[in-house]
Amino acid sequence: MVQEEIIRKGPWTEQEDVQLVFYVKMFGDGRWDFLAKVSGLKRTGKSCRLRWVNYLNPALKRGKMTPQEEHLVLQLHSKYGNRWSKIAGKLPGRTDNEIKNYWRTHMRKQAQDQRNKNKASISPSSSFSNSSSNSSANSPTVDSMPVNEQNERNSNDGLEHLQLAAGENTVYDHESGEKNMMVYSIDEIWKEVESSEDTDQTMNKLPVMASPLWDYCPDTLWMTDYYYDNQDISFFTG
DNA sequence: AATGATCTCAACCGCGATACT
DNA sequence: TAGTATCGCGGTTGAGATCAT
Repeated sequence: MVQEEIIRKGPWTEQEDVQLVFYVKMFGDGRWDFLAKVSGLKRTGKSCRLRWVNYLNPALKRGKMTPQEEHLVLQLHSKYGNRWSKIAGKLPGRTDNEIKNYWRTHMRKQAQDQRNKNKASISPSSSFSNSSSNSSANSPTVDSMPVNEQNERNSNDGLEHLQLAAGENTVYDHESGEKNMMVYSIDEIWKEVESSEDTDQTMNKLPVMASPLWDYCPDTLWMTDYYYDNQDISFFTG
């Protein structure tokens, strides 16, 4: 292809965020390539998806991992290895990227410390790769630890156990379709959005976008002055 | 206060899987 | 069935923030 569109990279601007949120609201969070095109954003669909999934999605929980979540991550990593999306699926409001980052910084260090401790107390001659002992949860190896298939087999009760560890109603299982979330579910949010759209929030009336979706994330872009003050909303109305 | 080291996290890349034509 | 487009995942990078000296 000779025609070379200028694809923007790097950090997203507030305007881009607003734009993306709006178009996701309009068309749903799928068909990212389509969204990228119709929105006029000079981003790839992939980039749009990432931005939404990791940052803009109102269902995201922000802030530090709780000790329960931390524990759960540790447990799940010992079970699933680096299958971050799978792990994220058990932690509502957390993204695979977030968990991955978190693991790399906190847990890996922790795991390393744990190993050092073990080394100190156990004879160093024992093979480090021999992790078939039950210690996997306590001393996960550094990145790329293979999935512990044995754990997998014993895992039926494992999940329940982990759910308890994470605290009540904070874990749901995609596979079983079970949802017990403390956070706003995305369905609820979209329901709210839809109902507000049913009234008369059309593209032409965009400045009244202050639906519960926006209220839900008061600390993010939708409450910024930019949104209300900036008159350049031509991208909304065409 | 200046500077270097370390940490954090948003974003990109490559690749495999899946859907569509 | 083959080719192409799109999506989603895991790994990696790099800029900014924070901490230690």
